[in-house]
This record gives sequence, structure tokens and C-alpha cells, in this order.
Amino acid sequence: MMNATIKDIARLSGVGISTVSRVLNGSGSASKETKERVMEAVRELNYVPNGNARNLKMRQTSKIMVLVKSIDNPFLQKIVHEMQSLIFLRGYTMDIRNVSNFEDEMKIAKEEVRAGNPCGIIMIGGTYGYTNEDFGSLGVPCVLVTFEACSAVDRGLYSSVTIDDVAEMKRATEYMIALGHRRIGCIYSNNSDGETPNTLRLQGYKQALEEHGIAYDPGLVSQRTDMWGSGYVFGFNMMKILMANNPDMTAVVTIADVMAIGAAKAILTSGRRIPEDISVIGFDGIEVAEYYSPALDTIAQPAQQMAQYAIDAMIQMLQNRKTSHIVLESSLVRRGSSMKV
Amino acid sequence: MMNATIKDIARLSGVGISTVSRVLNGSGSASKETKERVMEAVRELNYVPNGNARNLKMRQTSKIMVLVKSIDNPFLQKIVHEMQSLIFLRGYTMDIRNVSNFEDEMKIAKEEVRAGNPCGIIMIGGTYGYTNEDFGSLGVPCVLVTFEACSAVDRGLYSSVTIDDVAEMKRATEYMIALGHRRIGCIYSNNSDGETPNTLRLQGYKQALEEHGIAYDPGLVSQRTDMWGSGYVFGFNMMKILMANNPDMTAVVTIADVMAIGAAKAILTSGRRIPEDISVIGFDGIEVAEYYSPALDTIAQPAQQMAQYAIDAMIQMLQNRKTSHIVLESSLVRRGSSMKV
DNA sequence: TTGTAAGCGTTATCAT
DNA sequence: ATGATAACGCTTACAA
Repeated sequence: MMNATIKDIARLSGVGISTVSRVLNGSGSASKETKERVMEAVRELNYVPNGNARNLKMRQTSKIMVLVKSIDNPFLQKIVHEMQSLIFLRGYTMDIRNVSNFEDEMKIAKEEVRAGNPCGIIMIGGTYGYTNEDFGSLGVPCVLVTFEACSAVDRGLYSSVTIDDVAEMKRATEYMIALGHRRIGCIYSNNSDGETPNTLRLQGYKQALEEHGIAYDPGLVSQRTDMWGSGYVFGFNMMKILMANNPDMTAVVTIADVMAIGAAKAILTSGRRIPEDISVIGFDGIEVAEYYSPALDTIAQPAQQMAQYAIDAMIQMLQNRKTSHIVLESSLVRRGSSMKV
Repeated sequence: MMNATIKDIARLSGVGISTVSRVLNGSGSASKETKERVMEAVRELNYVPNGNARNLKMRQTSKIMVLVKSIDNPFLQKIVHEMQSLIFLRGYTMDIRNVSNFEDEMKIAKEEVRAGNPCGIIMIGGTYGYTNEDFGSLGVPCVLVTFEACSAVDRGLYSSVTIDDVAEMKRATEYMIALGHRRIGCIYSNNSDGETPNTLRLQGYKQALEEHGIAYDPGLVSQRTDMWGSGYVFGFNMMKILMANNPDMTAVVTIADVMAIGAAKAILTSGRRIPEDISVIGFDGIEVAEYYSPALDTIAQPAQQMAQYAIDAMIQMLQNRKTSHIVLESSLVRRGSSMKV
């Protein structure tokens, strides 16, 4: 028993096929009575429109493709999750694809557009190396989340939702400086060769030190750029090295909560205390950091808002091609993992 | 500039449209020379087949729809993530949809099949209440992960990948019993009215007690069935209540690592120690539990394997309609959050 | 080996 | 207000 098609509805309700289409889509007009007969038939046959036929005809889908780099980060997962709800709420569907650190997300985006025919692309957590041509040839609206295209790119070609990575990381570092810390470690990794939110955060760290007259010491920064394993593992390992090399270090700032958790574990298992011996602050605002013991300070990014603005931006572009570039505020959350030195 | 279609390829390479189709799909035959000319044109025009047209005609896609209940659980996220890679590796694409606790996943599955036309459905984390008709009317292969259909359902109608929830939870409880604990709390929630992995785990807890001559005390089990918030919050709140009502409780078993983390936080913030005052064991095997302080014991489910078997099962069903029902082993991981009483 | 033509289930343009 | 009818881009008999 085949699924009901628009033809079946037409036959059962005794109207023409185009009338059914009109009723279903609210386009054109139809008499009240006809409408009811059609809807009745729809219910009876449990009719669901065939998306493929619809998309083929309309040359446009209602499918938004989401490309995520390093999806194993709980923070990015949260954003994706929030987007999901919003996308469904708006009547769209969401296709998700994970992009490894070694793949070129823009290239993948182009392939996906051709093959899967999404109406738009959202990219989460990528690098800054795109060109005008990239966005032009994409063919569908594109929203960048948590990162920007480089400044050479025409901002009318895409939308973006970001935070001020430099300023926020500077804030975290200055928080430690204000508490009297001078030997402040930094756990940092860069997953690609281009500029990323991570490199910007490192800049923020350096700026804070410089503005407060503290010499930048590379020995206080985790140097691995070839990060393997998860953020937890990375934070754990890097913290061990940092502690071994810098007995005088009294605080550590990290570019992600997962790394902060790994670092905290390293501190605690080495018999030191948080915050009495070493103060710790993370970045992102994932839930589990709040339940860690001790609860970890962090720069909390507004994940829900970011998702909201991203979807709004996408809808805007879809409807009237208007792009937007919004920079959201983060907040420093104090939970007690830092103290005066 | 429209995207190239099969017609453009046909024109440019000077052959018929069906020849192009044949060459592209490797069906039928074509002369070596023709093949090359076609491929040449494909490259030149940067041709990518239109998925919608293809799917419409074939009445089948290469898209696997994944339905997840409570996707905010890191363990389920991990499974989804693993599936992603495997699905792409096999040349399929993956559509993901989150199902809230109040929605009927089977109903949603049916809608998705009609509207989105996936070639198969994978359901993660649902309830046991389906019928033969459900699977029959679905119309596409269905694989259940982490849970089963009730025993009344013909097992030739679907595949499944599970663990033995009763036995594993029994194992966790017996682990505590073997350490000498007698007053063992249980943090448990059931997100729907039917039978779920969670209810089975509660059974395991009860069985262990019974077999070891320990009376079952409802006061030691968290009673909320209307869970709100995340597992962390839930575990935290329930543990507070449990501790307040049972000063003599020396151990707690939980049905999820996130709850164990929340419970651990409650224990530590109340000034008690783990494991000296209270022993804790989680369930699932999420990474962060290993980096908690102290690291938490757990029943680790083989997420990667579960994903692997699920995808394999799906491919099997797709190719020769063969169903399979596999029950995987979990492992008790000792990390030091439990000790002799 | 190759091309013609008939759909797949829609939407949209026309007449009516 | 309504109903034929022509696409949309593809696959697949069926002919040639």
C-alpha cells in the first residue's frame, strides 16, 4: 500500500490536483467548503507531502545544513542543540555534518549545497580564511557562528554571530591580574594554521599582560599546536607540563572549559589545591563546569542567544538577502576557583 | 548562472541524457570513449546530481534519519557522533532530529519517513511500547539503539543494539554490596510512563538487593518521575534529598554519569567526602566523569561499538532485509570513588 | 552501445 | 474559484 499522493487527495475530495496544492499551501484561493473537503481527505489518507517532489519543483528546500568543526566540544554541541529546536520551530529541517580539523569546511559546504540542496548553510567553529568568491559561489545564504571571515571579505556576502574573543580573554586574564597574580599560565591550542577564535584568545591574553606591565613568557603557554585527543586530555597534559616547568605559577587561564577541567584534574591529582595553590578560569560556560568540584570560574558565552541570532540571521537572508553581523556579550562567572594570591 | 543538469552534460558531451545517467551510475554499459567524454563534461561543468530529482525518481534516498531522545546526555551525543562518521564513511548522509520526552518517537518517525524520505530510521533512547503495526507501517528499516521493542513485537521487523540494563545495574549494586555497603541509595528517573532502560536499571538495583538479603527501601530511591532540568541538576537535587532523609546511607548508585556528577557535587558541597563518607558509581562512561575529582566509578557502555553495530545492522537491513538483535557487554570501571565501608 | 520517452509528486501558469 | 497542463532533473524500460 503506497503512500497517498496529492492525486489521491484530489480524487477522494473530488477536486482538481492544483486545488489541493493551493489549499495545502495557502496560495491562491479556494472556497471554504472545498478547503474542508480537502483537509478531510488529507486526514483520512494520512497524507504527508513528498519533500523531494516539492523541493525539486520549488528549486529550494527548507533544509538548513549545519557544518560543525570539533563537534565533541560540549559548548558547540549546546549551540547545535539550541539551533535544532529553533530550526524546527520555524518549519525548517536541519542537516548536520561534522567537519574534521583537516577538512576544508568551505569546500564541503559547496559540495553539500549541490548534492543535498539545502536552502542555507550555517558554519560553526571554523577558520578565518575565506574569500569573496567562496561566498559568491556557495549559492545559498551562509551564517558564520563563533567566528568571522577575514576582513577582506565583503560583509554583505554573509552573516555572522560572534563574541569579542580578544576582549573576553583579556577580561579573564585581567581578572587574574586584579587578584594579584603575576605568573599566569595559559592553556591554548590552535587546530588549524589560519586565524581562529583560539588565536584571538591568545592575543587577548597577551594584551592583558602587556597593558599591565607583565612580561610575556612563552614558557607559561602550552605550546602544542597539534592537539590530539579531547579537550579534557589536552588540558590535563598541558597543565602537567606547565606546572613542572613553572613552580611559581599561581593561576591559569584556558581557552575552553573542557581544557580547564582537564587542567583542574592535573592540579588536584598533583596534590595541589584550587584555588588556594592555583587559580583556574575556563571559557565557554558549559554546564558540567558548574558541577565540578570546585565549581570553575569561566567566561560564559550566551549559547542560546548565539543560536537564536544565527537562525534569525539565516531567516533574514532567506527572506530579503539582508546580512547582519552581531557581536554578543559574554559574562565572567565567578564560582570560587580563583582567589587573591 | 544555474547549476548544470544532466541535460547540459549530455549536450556538451554530445550523447543522450540516459547515456550520461548510465555512465554516472555505472548501470548499463557505455563505450570507453563515451565514458571519458561524459566524465570530461562533468568535470568541466562541475556537475553534481540533484538529489531531490534522484530521490523522487528512485523513491529512496541514501539518507538515514536518526531520532534521539534527550540529546543533551553526553553519552547519547557520543553515540550520535560516532554514527555520523560511520554513516558518511558508508556513503550515506545523516539527518538528525531531537525528540522531546513528551513526543511519540514512532509517530515522528512515520512523519519523517513520509516527508523527508529517508532510507532508514535509527532510534536512540526511546520507550518499549511499540507494536507490530508500528514497524510494519514505517515502511523503512528501523534500528533501535539502547533499547528494545517489547517482547510482543516480531523481532524480524526491526533490529536492535542494547546492553543488558538489568544485569549491568545489578552489577553496579553488587559492587557496592561486596564493598560492605548495606544502605545504598539509588538515583533514578523515568522520563516516560512506559518501560525504558531506566526502569530496567531500577529492577537491577532491586534484584541485587534482594539476592543479597537486603530489604528494599523506597526511601533510598529518588522518587521524582517528572524530571526537569539536566541530569546534573537532577542528580544534585535528588542526592540532597537522599542525604537529608538517610543519614546512614554510605553509597549511591545512579543510572547515568551526569546524575552521578550532580550527586557527587551535592556530597562534596555538603562537606562530605567521596569515597570516605559516601561511595559513588555512575552509568554510561562519559569522558568527563574520568576527569572529575575524584574520578568516578562507572558502568561504561561501549558507545563506539554500539554505533558500529547499529550502522552495520542498518546496512544489513537495507541490503537483504536481515534483522539482528545484539546485546553488548559493558564494563565496570573502577576509578576510586568507592571504598569498603 | 545508445537515444527516446514515460513517469516520480509537486508547484505554477494559464485558461475556464 | 477551479482544473488541465507543463515543467523540475532524474532513472529506466523499451526501441533502435
